[in-house]
Amino acid sequence: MADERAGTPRRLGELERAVMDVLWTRPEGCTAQEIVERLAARDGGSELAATTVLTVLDRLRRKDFVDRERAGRAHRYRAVSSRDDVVAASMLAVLETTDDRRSALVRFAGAVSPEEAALLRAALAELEE
Amino acid sequence: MADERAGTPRRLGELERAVMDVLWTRPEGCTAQEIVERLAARDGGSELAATTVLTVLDRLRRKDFVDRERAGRAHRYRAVSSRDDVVAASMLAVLETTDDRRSALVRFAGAVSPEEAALLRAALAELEE
DNA sequence: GTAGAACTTCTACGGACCGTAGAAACATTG
DNA sequence: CAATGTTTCTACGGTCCGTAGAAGTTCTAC
Repeated sequence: MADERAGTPRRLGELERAVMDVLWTRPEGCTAQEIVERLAARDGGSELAATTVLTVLDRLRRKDFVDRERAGRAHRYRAVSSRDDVVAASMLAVLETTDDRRSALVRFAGAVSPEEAALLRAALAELEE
Repeated sequence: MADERAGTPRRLGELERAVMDVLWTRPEGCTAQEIVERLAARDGGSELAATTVLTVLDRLRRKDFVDRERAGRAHRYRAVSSRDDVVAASMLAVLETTDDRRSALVRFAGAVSPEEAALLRAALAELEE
């Protein structure tokens, strides 16, 4: 399949993901306005309406990808988890859609690039200590 | 528009996945009618309309998860890829959503169970030969 | 402390995807 | 050819997402 909608980690749409990408590069968090600007920079100048970004931020909050705190009259929005955590959790969720994890992992190991295989080996080796 | 899955492996809904689960347990393939029966067995007797299953099969064909061939007046439907391949491809697709694969893989390695870690090590070791 | 600006919440629309299935078309088999 | 099993067409309602206006809230500057 491609991911599991039932139950587990919510999926991100395209704009939601773009917003997360901004937040993931600023651990201090940032305001909605800053996100608008960064997104505009990213895709060539045209700005989204601020309310659009706020709607998305609100949805991301409901999905527990984002939280926030007051900062002046605005809020400072922060990613709850790092991108790595989200990616790893998502990979794990996919893995758990099969009951034969062994086969799936074998395929996965065979499917990653040699560089990635090396990275995985290193990561697994470190765990072993 | 809401669909970054453009490009990436198509997703499966809940019924779509249930149908694939049936097909994945029968490599010979099976007819729509057999799927109806198996699904009914699975969730306690109530049968879906045959057309429902056929609609789903058609969508799965469009998504290249399924193909078929004539068999009498019906068709025999088969999964194009094994579940393992689909799961592995999906995990890979998730991995590719980040540009820092190293970190993501480190997290992933740390997130899988010890047994799974061992399986992964073994699989990677075999590749090395 | 009040007006105006900045920010947020509410509400909403349209499109995509999915579960669901009737109606109509089609293929087999007798 | 006719009856029956199978498939395609069409469609509806629900959910999710991108998008954003309108209305409400909260600061800041006077």
